[in-house]
Amino acid sequence: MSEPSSRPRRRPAKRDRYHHGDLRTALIQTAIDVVEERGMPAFSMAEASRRLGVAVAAPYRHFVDREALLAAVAGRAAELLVERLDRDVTSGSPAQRLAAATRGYVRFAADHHALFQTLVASGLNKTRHLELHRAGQQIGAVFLSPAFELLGGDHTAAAQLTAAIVASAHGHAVLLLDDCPGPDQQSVEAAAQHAAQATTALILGREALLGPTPKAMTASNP
Amino acid sequence: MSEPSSRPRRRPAKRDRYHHGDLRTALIQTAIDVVEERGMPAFSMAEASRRLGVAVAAPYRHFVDREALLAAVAGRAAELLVERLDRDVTSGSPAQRLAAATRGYVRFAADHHALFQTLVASGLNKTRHLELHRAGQQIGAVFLSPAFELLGGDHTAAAQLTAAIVASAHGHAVLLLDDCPGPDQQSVEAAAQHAAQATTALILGREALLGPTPKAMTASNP
DNA sequence: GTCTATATATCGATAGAC
DNA sequence: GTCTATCGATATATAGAC
Repeated sequence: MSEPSSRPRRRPAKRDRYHHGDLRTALIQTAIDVVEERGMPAFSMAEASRRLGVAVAAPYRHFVDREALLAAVAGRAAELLVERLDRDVTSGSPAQRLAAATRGYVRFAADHHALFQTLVASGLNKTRHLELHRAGQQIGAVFLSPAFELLGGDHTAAAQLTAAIVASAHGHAVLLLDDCPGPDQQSVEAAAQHAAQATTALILGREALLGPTPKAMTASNP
Repeated sequence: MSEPSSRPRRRPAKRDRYHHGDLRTALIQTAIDVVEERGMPAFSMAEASRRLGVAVAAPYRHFVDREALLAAVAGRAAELLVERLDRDVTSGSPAQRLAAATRGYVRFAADHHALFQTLVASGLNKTRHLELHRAGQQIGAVFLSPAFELLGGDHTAAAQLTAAIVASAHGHAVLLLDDCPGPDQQSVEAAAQHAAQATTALILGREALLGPTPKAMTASNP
């Protein structure tokens, strides 16, 4: 606070800045890094800029505000999760595929726990950024397809079973992360296995899921 | 910045400040209010002080830092949740009590969603504040007792079933809150009902939970 | 046990030059 | 498309008076 006026440049050895057009992509990746390291609430535009060596104003050319960048991160997380699930759910009986998807879900949450947190617990989703709503549906679809096959084409029952399985898988994942932010490979595998077993149990006991016991429809489903 | 020296007091009509000894309690309640209104990440010591009309330094007499106060909030949340579950799980068959506990769990999450969030997703738990670890066990105990009874005293099986049910209930609760931060009564009841049905399904299909299929122990359990 | 005052830090976001 | 510079808010936490 009183430098006369000489000394035109501040930063040392930074003559080549960031003038290529990939700042947008780089911002998303850097945001992922920051979120993975310090958690989503601690992410800031300022820190992202700092890490990339750009001015704090630069990101605002690509994202209208902090939330927009986080939404992009969540979108990327959804892509990765769906990829992962699709990879894990290639073959086997419908029940086996549902169990495999459950395992994949829990493993993804553990392997990318901050990304996962951004995807599901951003607190600022679904409404403002509909892209995330669609992402949620895509994830559900991975479970829905085998459930549909398992239940011989009953849309309603498949939707109910899917909802229960996804909720269970999600619960296992969240509790795993909540208990230990950095779970070791062994506890991850144990949790994934438990979640898969719960999925199988839900399939076995699926008749309890049918119908919220409304007035009509007393006894007609097999 | 340049008031001469007269005018000894600033704040109008605040002659009686907060000199009773309940600031600690008041802080916890105010923190709950703030968290309920704006979410846990947005909570700050400064705002709590402001709402209580005390200086920003005052809270630090009672809580070493922000995290300590939030931990107290989480502890209170756990108390409330256990009370709620105990109230909901008084009578009925073991299976009915497990379903009732599940419903209570989801309803509590919806009715006190920010408190619930503080309890389970504070991100800074379990390790630094062991009180919260105990709280988690108390919550599990509400489910464990009927499960134990249901399974005729099999500790291991009861623990496995409890874990699956709690995870499922938790997943239903979290997904409900994530989809709609302010869910209406109807969707809360629907979610609670679905969660209870999932619990029943897990009970029905509980044989799938037994044993992570280790080498030994091939076929001996009923 | 609470206050005043302050040090220190960081953030989001914008204006305007280049 | 990026930079410089900055405004305005808000935060945590401490020191020392009362």
